[in-house]
Amino acid sequence: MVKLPDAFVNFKVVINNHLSIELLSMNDRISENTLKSFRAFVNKFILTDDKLFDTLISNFEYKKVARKELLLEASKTANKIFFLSEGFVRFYHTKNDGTEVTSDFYFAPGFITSFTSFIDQKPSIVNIQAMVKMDVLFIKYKDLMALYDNEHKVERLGRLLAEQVFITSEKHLLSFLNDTPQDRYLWLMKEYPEYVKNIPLHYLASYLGITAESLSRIRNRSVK
Amino acid sequence: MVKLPDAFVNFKVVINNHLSIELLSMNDRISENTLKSFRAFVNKFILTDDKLFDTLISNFEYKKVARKELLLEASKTANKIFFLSEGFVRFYHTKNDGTEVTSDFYFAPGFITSFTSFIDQKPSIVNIQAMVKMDVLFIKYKDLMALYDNEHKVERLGRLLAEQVFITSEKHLLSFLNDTPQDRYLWLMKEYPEYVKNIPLHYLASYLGITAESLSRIRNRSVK
DNA sequence: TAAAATTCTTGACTTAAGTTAAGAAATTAT
DNA sequence: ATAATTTCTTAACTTAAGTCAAGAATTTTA
Repeated sequence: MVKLPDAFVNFKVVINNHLSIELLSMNDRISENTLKSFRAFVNKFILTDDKLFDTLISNFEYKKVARKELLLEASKTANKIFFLSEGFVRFYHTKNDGTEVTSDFYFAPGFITSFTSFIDQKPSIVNIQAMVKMDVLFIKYKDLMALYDNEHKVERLGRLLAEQVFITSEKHLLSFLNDTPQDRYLWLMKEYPEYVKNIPLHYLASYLGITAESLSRIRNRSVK
Repeated sequence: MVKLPDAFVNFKVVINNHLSIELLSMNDRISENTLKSFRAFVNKFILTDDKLFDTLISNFEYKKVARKELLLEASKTANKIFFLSEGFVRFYHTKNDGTEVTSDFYFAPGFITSFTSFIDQKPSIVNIQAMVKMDVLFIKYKDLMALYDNEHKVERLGRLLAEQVFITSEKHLLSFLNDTPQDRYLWLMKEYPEYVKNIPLHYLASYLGITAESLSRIRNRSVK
């Protein structure tokens, strides 16, 4: 196994010199798959020619993340947006009474951060935790703002991503207004069976807004 | 009282010919206050010179809306974004079991539509109902898309608004994960006392995710 | 202003989820 | 491989909210 640095700081330069993605992946610093996944994801929202894609990717850095590692810690301001090409993350925070609440899961591929913290550049309520070992790309706040200023298409990407993040949030919200905890669990099972299997029940429970004991009972009720 | 047409279709032309806001308001077609409120609101997000503001406003139309009138009907695709300079609206939909759920309230000033319908141009789940008589401005989907293409700053406005709408939605969502219905009611009372007074209890109840009977009891518990 | 419609409250009872506690099962770390 | 930790289940009991129903209060409308 090749030992890798936490972040490959020369990444920007390499891309700007138009060395190929293939060369980068040969260096084993960032996988070809990660870059392909990134480009494919971005291209779902905006059309990028090679020049724009180079400009975009050259603002990203690369990082290896261990299972359970925090991508963002509560009380710190989110100054990065991460791109997940694989794996998934958990959002959680601590309530006044000390109990921990899992508020969200985000699955690859996608851009993730605490948008509420990132957008207004104020301390985050939530922690973001890697649920599995993963490689991520990330861009810093000030670099993204500069891209927004200089590249209309990247601003569009930002708009489209914000819109989609909103739609996801609204769906989650509506599940609380429309469905019982039991309904929400059954829906989750049907929609994301692979994940439900791999997520500890007490995380799922608090995501559904109930206790682990209640979810355990719901699960047993459903079996019969 | 002056009789007004439902929508003043010549509005675009007047603005494009650089006739003044004052003239418009003298015609009693759209109030000076509405336009001022619109410009002030937009300027919280982007800096508009007169040229850009004219371009922007010339794409909007004006409409008088009666209390209880629907700005958007469920099953139809939202093809407009409205600007509310006054008043507030209610979002509601009907569940499979026939019960009506109030999912949201939006208060002026602000841009409102069913973003989930508008963004992906698919049929809306929700109805949007005016809670009071009001004047609104609105822009059509295709006109906004054209503005996004031609005016980077308007695209930025779109991004910033989508971001803020997301933040609002996330707050609402977190209130379900963090707080009891009673907590949520007390918070609402503290934050928006004026509105709580004017919104029928059964609307508030379903917004909080509980029945009207439960909210009535919560309210009486709180008094003691 | 009187009738109609809507909004709000209260009571009796049911139900689903919370709480506390204990221990079993499974996974992770040494 | 074993100990430590985490995850999951079950039981007994409590509590908050749901349901159904009836009627009072308020607002709207004709």
